[in-house]
Amino acid sequence: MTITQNIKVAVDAVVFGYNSTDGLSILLIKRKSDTFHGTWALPGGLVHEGESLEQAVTRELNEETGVSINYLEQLYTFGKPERDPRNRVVSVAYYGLVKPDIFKLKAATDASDVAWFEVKRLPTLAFDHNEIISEAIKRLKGKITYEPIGFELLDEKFPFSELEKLYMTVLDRPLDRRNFKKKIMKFGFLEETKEKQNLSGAGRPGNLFQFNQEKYFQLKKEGINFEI
Amino acid sequence: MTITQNIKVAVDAVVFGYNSTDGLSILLIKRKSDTFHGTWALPGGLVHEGESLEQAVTRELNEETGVSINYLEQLYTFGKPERDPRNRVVSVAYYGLVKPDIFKLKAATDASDVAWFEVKRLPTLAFDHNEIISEAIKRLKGKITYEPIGFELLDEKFPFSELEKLYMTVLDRPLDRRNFKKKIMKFGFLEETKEKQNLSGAGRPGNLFQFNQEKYFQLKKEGINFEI
DNA sequence: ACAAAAGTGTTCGTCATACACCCATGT
DNA sequence: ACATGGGTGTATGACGAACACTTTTGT
Repeated sequence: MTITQNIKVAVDAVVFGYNSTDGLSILLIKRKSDTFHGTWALPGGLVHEGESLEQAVTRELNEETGVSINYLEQLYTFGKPERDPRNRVVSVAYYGLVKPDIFKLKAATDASDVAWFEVKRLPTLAFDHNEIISEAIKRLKGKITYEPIGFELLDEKFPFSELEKLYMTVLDRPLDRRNFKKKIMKFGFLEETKEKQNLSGAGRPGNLFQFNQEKYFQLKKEGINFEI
Repeated sequence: MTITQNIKVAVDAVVFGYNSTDGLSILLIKRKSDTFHGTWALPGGLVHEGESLEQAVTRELNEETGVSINYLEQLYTFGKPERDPRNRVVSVAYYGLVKPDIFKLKAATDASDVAWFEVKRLPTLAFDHNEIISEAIKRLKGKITYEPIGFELLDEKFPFSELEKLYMTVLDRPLDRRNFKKKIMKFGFLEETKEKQNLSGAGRPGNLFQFNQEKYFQLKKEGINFEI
């Protein structure tokens, strides 16, 4: 008995961007095809025959949003039979992080069909995309506490308070400034530069810090264990 | 432009069993079809049109091994274009845990096409199944340290030393008996029964313990955080 | 009596937590 | 001068790590 299976394979991407004024945001597109026409949805689409899943995600992101991703990781595969009303589609979801300069596309491209939405103010999305996003947020929260991926959402160099605010935003709880700094600096992969933040409004400008990835890999090999 | 995609969707299962003499083992089947004929492989197969991914896994496990699973969780989706030499197959891998009484099928069914292999002594498998297994082991190691899923590999009631040995086997490092017990008991979801282990050879028989799942859920809701 | 496994408490060091004042800059 | 955010140290408590002897059973 040969089973003729007719299931489509798609990928979807939950792309996170961050800045300290808008908090954590997600990249969405407005659908043009019949099903869920005009509804906001995650960027994504069917996988092509010859490409890997990762290639499919980056291609779709490029085609649909023009955004190039910085950190990408597989999230979960969603496969309920009825998740797509047209026909059976199994979707492999990924989540990704982009740096602030890419996130700034916020107002740039004509925002009629691609836009960033703050995590706190998401619209109702097509398919099961709201569910996918809530899984992605859960995963990001977890991951950020035991792998230093927070840096992937910040500029090369950033004032320490940015990192702190990022963690508080993502984890959605207050963190003591001094204890947080002590903990992070103790690991040894965050370097203090001699540059200062160029002043934005009031307050004392902070020193800029940068993440040393090589040092982190080295420390990780030696058996560091990062945890917030 | 319509894309006519012809990718198959399969599921594969890494089923773990445990006992203190053989350690951690995985359930494998010997392939009967042409490709990789006679090679050991993970149980699994194509997803049917109307069923969910989880249903597909449990169905395949039932058909191919007769084993009914106790704890099941999605692991990762493997989708490299060349991972199946025949045609493109994207496989959603799951991992599962079974209780010792099911694990005992070891010698039971005529072991010519279904068998348990100790994790330390795995053969070379079909497709990318060795890779899938090594991901599963990595995941199990991680998961067992922050969720009490170890109990899913033990009988309802077990002597404390079994739990201890299980953790040492999975984590592949020694654990101090007293510290481990203190830590586990402090959580409050492990109950000491008044029964004693029925003697197996020499040594003082230990008391039997049982995991109280309801209590665990309750504690989890209150914000416990389990960690070894 | 001996071998094998179970049971049990204390000490020490490290790390998490809580907490408040001064400094540099813009307005 | 004042408002805003940056920078920093100490004291206390909790928890993880290290560690050895006694008890119960089978042989």
